[in-house]
Amino acid sequence: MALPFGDSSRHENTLAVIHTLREKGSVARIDLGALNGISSATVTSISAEFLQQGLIRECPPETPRPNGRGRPKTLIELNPNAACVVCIKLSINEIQLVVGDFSGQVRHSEHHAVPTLALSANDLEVLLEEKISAICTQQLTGFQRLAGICLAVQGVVSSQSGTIIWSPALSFRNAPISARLAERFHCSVLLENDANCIASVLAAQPAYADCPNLVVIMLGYGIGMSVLINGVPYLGANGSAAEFGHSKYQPDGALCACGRRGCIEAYASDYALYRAAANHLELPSGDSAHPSEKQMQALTQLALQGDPVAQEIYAEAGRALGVGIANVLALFNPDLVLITGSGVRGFDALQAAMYSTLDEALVAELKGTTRIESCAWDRDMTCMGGIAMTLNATDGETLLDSQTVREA
Amino acid sequence: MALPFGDSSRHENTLAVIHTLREKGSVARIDLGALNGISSATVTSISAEFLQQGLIRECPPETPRPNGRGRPKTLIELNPNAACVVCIKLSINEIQLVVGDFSGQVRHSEHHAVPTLALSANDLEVLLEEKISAICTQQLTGFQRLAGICLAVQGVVSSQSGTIIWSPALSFRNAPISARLAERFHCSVLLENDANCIASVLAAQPAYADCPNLVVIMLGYGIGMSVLINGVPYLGANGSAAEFGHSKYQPDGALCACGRRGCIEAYASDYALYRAAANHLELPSGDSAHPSEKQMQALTQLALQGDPVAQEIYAEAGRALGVGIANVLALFNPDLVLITGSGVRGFDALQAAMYSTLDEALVAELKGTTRIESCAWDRDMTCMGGIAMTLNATDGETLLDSQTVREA
DNA sequence: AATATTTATTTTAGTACCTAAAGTAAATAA
DNA sequence: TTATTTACTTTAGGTACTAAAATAAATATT
Repeated sequence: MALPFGDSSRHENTLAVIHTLREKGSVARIDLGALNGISSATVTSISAEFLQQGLIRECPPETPRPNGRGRPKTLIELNPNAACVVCIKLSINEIQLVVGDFSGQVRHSEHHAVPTLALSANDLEVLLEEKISAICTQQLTGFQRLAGICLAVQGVVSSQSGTIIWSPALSFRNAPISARLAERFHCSVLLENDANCIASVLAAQPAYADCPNLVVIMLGYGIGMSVLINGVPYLGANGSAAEFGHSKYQPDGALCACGRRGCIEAYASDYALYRAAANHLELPSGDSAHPSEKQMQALTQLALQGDPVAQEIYAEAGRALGVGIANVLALFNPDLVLITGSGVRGFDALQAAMYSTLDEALVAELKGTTRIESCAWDRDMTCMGGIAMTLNATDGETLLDSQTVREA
Repeated sequence: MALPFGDSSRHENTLAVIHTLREKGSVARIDLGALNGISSATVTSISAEFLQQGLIRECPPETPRPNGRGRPKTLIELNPNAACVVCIKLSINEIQLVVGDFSGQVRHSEHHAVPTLALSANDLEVLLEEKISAICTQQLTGFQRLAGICLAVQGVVSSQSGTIIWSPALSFRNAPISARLAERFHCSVLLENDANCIASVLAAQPAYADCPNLVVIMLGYGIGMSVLINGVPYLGANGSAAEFGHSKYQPDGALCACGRRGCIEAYASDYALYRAAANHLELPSGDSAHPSEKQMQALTQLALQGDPVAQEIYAEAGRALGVGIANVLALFNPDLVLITGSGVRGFDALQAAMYSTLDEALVAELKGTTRIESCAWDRDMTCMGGIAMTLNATDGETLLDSQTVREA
């Protein structure tokens, strides 16, 4: 008469304790109880199990002792080596591989130049298997298990089916990639949109803790967006929600990389800005369809130094963004819009036009209710987010796994 | 050593059983178990409690018996008189009051012509209290309790704070209405946007059961929208999400009732259609700022009969809607977009332009992934939705109440 | 008509897991 | 050395679940 998995309240409490430990670092049992609304007796029981499974460890007592009387707290923390995840970021002509430990810390990071647009679907699979294999033998010794692999891809992906539907980095479509990797490496494989990864990292920052509904706009070669509703990325019916870059600014306007006209991306992305400037200004040479960071910085400099043509190009980008953000506010009414991505380098040059357009386009009721901020860009953010998401998604498995391992 | 409310799993199961009964009508215990993933032993225990509290009743055995051997099922159903809710729909110059029973059926409905725009906030409160009081004494005898009151308002409301922020039916703003009514009638008061009510009804229909992400667009004097994410209305940071009607079609375009230019509403709402037609066509006379149903029907007829001016007016409305829906698809990527409201009378006249604009504006990936349908309009739908939402919201209280009543 | 079979519901017995309270541990303050 | 304070663990009691057994109520078979 044993019930196979109880009524899940233990399972929930167990996961809650792990999440709290990952978020806070090291916490005493009594505080874990208070933070999660359970009694410290229950925390004792849960943490005893974890200790036996090697998922957590007790911290050595602090010296000097914290002031105050009474028995000092025994802090417990996740055992970073209990599990690890590998996150692969796939972008145009580059892949990045990052290893994160069970506590969420980055342990290893490497970049590889890869002609992604020249790869076939099979090439990509072989390449990823190869790179992940190398990481496994070189970097993953000392970890109890590989909890999961995360693929963070720019473009449209279906997390559910594990299929890359379309990516600007790839010349093929509809590649079911997760299943093959999962089989090869015997672990969960998460396929995520890169903007969702970044949004998850940002949402976890204390400064934005009170913003459950958060929109992150990523400026760069393309324009991406992620919407977090109650802290979780919103994926539409097909996992391709939030195609902000291809919402309309001007019907029949500038040509977009997607083949249609008037998309916001056709005004505010790197390639759009550079295209608009190329005929009028002298800029560093290079591939004008894929402007380099150096080329973009030069263009931004011109605008900030007062060049009227460059200024107008950024102003138009700002207006396009303003209209797009006004639509987002009207539809989502989030607590906070964060603008980030490599394109924030030009934020100062476009923000005046963006804010005034926004102000014009907004209903009075919506004015001032949403914080709109830019946010410094860090190329490692994507993988940090991927690691956090993958750990969260796989904690259940890690738990189950440790239980069966101990039983055997 | 009693724990005050258990670990909520009983509470959850209890609510699940009530919801299933409300949805399905009458169900046997064994099926209630299967539908909710609990054992029939648990259903026995829960239903015994309900019977004692008078919340459900056993149906008389069916005659003739359903074929098949074995002990016949004893169906149980909600006791419709266990509770009731009153839903008030507030629209321009009219209020509707509807009484629904515990099973969700409408028991009574009445309409009153009221000069809503002439009311002060206090007038409105007095009026509502009066009307509800009358309903209570005339219609609510025989019910064990009044579970709640629902106010379904066109416009922007804050459900959380119970405040009407803005409504086209009212000439005042920011009226905290829920608290006063709750105090007066000693029950929960839900304040809801009318589009959310309608979306809830539609989402509950079996035809749309497989569409957890659903967008409902309401055409009428104004244009409203409701977004259901995983079946629940999405409210942004301030509860004023989904201002679809005021997202932009043409920057610097036609003047909108909100005072700005180029909103979709300024092209596709009743007043916009009528305004565009008034100078060119002969139409029934009346208040041209608030065209009547008769006036609108005449205009629609002209377009459908091939009048070129009327056709072009509807085509432009279709294009505006098409652009707006394209944006909604790009941002939300829902499973289904339903177009309803009194304005669907003109759907046939605008749909060709709408679909072709949509097709032009959409990324290839999004084409054909979302069903877009129109849906016949019924003026009672709003209140039916309000009743359903209010019952769902108050089941917990009803439960608690019945427990304490029995204990006493 | 009696018995077997089938299906639904209820009862019983056993388990998981929670909490409050009591007990123990480990520190500081008096 | 003793009292006090705070943290953690153990104990005892309780809720609520499930599987299995028992019971109930029908039809099918002999």
